[in-house]
Amino acid sequence: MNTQSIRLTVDAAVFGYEEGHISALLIRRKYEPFKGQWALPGGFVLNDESLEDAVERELHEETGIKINYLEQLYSYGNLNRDPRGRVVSIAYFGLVRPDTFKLIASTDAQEVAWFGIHALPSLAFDHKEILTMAIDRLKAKITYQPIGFELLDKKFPFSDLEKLYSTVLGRDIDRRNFRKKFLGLKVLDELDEKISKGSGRPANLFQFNQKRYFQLIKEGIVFEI
Amino acid sequence: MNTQSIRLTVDAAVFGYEEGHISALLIRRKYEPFKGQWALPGGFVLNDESLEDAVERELHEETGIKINYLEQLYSYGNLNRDPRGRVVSIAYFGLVRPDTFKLIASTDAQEVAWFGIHALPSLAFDHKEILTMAIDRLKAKITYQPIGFELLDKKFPFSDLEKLYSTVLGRDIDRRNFRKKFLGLKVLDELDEKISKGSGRPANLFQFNQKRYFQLIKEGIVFEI
DNA sequence: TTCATTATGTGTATTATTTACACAAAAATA
DNA sequence: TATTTTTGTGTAAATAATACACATAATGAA
Repeated sequence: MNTQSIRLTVDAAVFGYEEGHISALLIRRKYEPFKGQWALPGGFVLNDESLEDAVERELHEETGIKINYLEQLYSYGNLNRDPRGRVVSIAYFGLVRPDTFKLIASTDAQEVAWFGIHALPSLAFDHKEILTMAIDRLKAKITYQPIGFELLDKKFPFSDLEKLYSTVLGRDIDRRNFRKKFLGLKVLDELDEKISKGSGRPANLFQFNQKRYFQLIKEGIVFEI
Repeated sequence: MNTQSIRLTVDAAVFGYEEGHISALLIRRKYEPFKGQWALPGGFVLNDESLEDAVERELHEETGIKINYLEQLYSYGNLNRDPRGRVVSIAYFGLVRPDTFKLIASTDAQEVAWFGIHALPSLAFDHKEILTMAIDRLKAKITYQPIGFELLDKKFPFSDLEKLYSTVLGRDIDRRNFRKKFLGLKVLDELDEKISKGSGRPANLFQFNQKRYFQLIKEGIVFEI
């Protein structure tokens, strides 16, 4: 019965946000197959590590990043998705603040870089499909879970939050209504700090209050933008 | 590099609906480990079959069922989830009309049965966790995708639909508002047929119009109950 | 046959939510 | 000090969600 010879990998679709652009973290493969092509960070799962550990390890090895938001995305098992044979991949979805890490290509990666999601290179394996699914997940999830804060500084002006949402959702947002709605969720603390970038009126800084968010969830209140 | 010895299984959390009750399809294991215990149908993926094929094959082998709604649920990779060693399982979520199949236990199953989701036996492996996640998926998904029709007869009185929703969601539903809302979605065809079960006014039969549903989705109209 | 019972089918008024929309305030810059 | 830029704020109108009751068409019992 035990002639199974399927190998298992993990791949990570990691997104970052900066100045009105969502980027995906990609590596250029050092080895065959698809040597020299861009791909998602990832690799074979070791026998004695959990799937999450595997993703985090591969991400750190290949890109230098340590991620703090990671969730499972989907598993890909098409028969011919990998020229080396039968390889099933469990893909993860991650978020990170790009400015908090210096990218360092190593092990299987000969290069690492952020690519705007509207300017992606062609990708190895079925990674295009994975990335597309991850982008859909980001768009959908940001409306019903407070994952956007993983992409912003800890303290941020309200306009950053608004710009993030309009970037991810790909449409304009009514500034007044958005603010009203978000503040109505009661998960933001307004700080006694102001920030002034260039011209214009200085903005108040806000901070996501996770404790309060969990409390509201427990009370059955739903987060929805 | 290739000392990987992880094996891959698929498991299926399949639900059926009858007379105000949601049931899950379980098998009693014929072999070790967990011999004699109830578990989700499933088993090892063969080298030359896709993940979906594997689930459908295992389901048919062990229970006699051929499923028509199946989607991936989640992948489970905890180090100690299987006493045989490192086994990662990709779980699927399925829906079926219980009355359209006769259950036939075979291969790894010594018995097959439907269990009401509020009267589940203890389960092998981490199948309790998988089933819990699947129930959550069912509850969530029925509100934003028309999967409920997979559980009803092709032609059904409106009261069946209403009862299904109140069963799955676990709360009362206002009959008039529910009907108004659902008919407003324009995905039901009202037939020129009536059905009379026992006493009471005979009900008109309805039918889900999938073509129309896809058309509305394409137009960007959202299904939401 | 008629009276009681059971389930279906329907509309409106009230409340809550969403949307559309414009100008003053605080700073930088010319 | 006048202009430009960005932040901060309220209200009215439209839409959606909720609460709620009685007539209709059948069965079954008296």
